[in-house]
Amino acid sequence: MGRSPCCDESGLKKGPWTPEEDQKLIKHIQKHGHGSWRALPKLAGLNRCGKSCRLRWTNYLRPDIKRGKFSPEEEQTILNLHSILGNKWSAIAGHLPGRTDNEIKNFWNTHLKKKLIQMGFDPMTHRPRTDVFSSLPHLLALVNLKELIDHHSLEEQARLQAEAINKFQYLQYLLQPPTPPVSLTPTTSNNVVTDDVETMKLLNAFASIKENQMMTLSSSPSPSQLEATAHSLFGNAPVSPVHDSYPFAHLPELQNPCSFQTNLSKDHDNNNNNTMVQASEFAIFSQGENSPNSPWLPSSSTPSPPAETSFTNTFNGDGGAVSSIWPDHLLDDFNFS
DNA sequence: AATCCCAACAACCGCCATTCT
DNA sequence: AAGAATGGCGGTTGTTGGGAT
Repeated sequence: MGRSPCCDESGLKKGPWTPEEDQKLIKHIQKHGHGSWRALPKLAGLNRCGKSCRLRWTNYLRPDIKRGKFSPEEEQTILNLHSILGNKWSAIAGHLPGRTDNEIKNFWNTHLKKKLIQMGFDPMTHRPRTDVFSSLPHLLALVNLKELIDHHSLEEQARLQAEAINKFQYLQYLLQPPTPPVSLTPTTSNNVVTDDVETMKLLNAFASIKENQMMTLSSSPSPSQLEATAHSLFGNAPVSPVHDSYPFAHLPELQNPCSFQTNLSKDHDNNNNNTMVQASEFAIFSQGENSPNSPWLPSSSTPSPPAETSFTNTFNGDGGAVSSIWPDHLLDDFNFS
């Protein structure tokens, strides 16, 4: 089953359509319908391939096409549908009478995508950008530093570090929404279910890393060390739930994170008179039919830390945990396990 | 006035699924 | 059943026009 040869035929015109060509196409279709697109150009007296005619008709000449600026309502609809459907332009177009998939795709790429980025949202996940996974190689490097220094030559250290970072980049790739290459099925507990052997190996490695890290950090780092680590991992970005400024935070899909569970716990930091809040037991899950597009939906009970809050983090083998340091006076309203 | 840059969008390309023979 | 034809889809490129320098 080969590719359609229609556009490879030589001598056929390409590029922008002239008004004369448009008129020929319109008149022919009004009179005879389009029938077979392959046969149409000859019948209509056009030196174009059938595919080019079809695209011109469906994207531009069709009488029911609505042109002009997208209304705020249409913009909202596109944002909402994209957060659920992803780049399914034809499916999105099905909900916007008179708009074509091509038009919506162009509008997304030239307007909406930039708008979301400027507002600090990932245009693919529709979540605030935290870059947690992009920080993992750095985290791994920190975790393994002590062991490497203790047991290996400089050359060996470099080789092992590179190998470890490659593994994490692969893990990052595997877990990247919205089109993960492996099936991570939704869970209701803190287990990760996957058929992919390589993924399981990496997740097990993840678990052991967490243990190592806890040992590394058990000597109670100073606030300045903590802050430096947090800054290196997260910059100034808050790890927050659905943000108030998100343009479609009202979506029911984002209000009902069915596969996400969070336990809150806290530890007092006597050195800094702050409290470390840990949100743990969140599960890795895919965007199955009943799941929204974004895999890191928080529980509605997860408090959103103030923007100026600094972060450290821990990960466990069940998917992870995020800790943040809060001033005590902001914690009165929350329940902890 | 000429040139450059960039945003917008029309059109093309390649792949895939479905239908036809 | 198998291969070819066709239509549909999403990603990408090319063209154009307007603003900045």
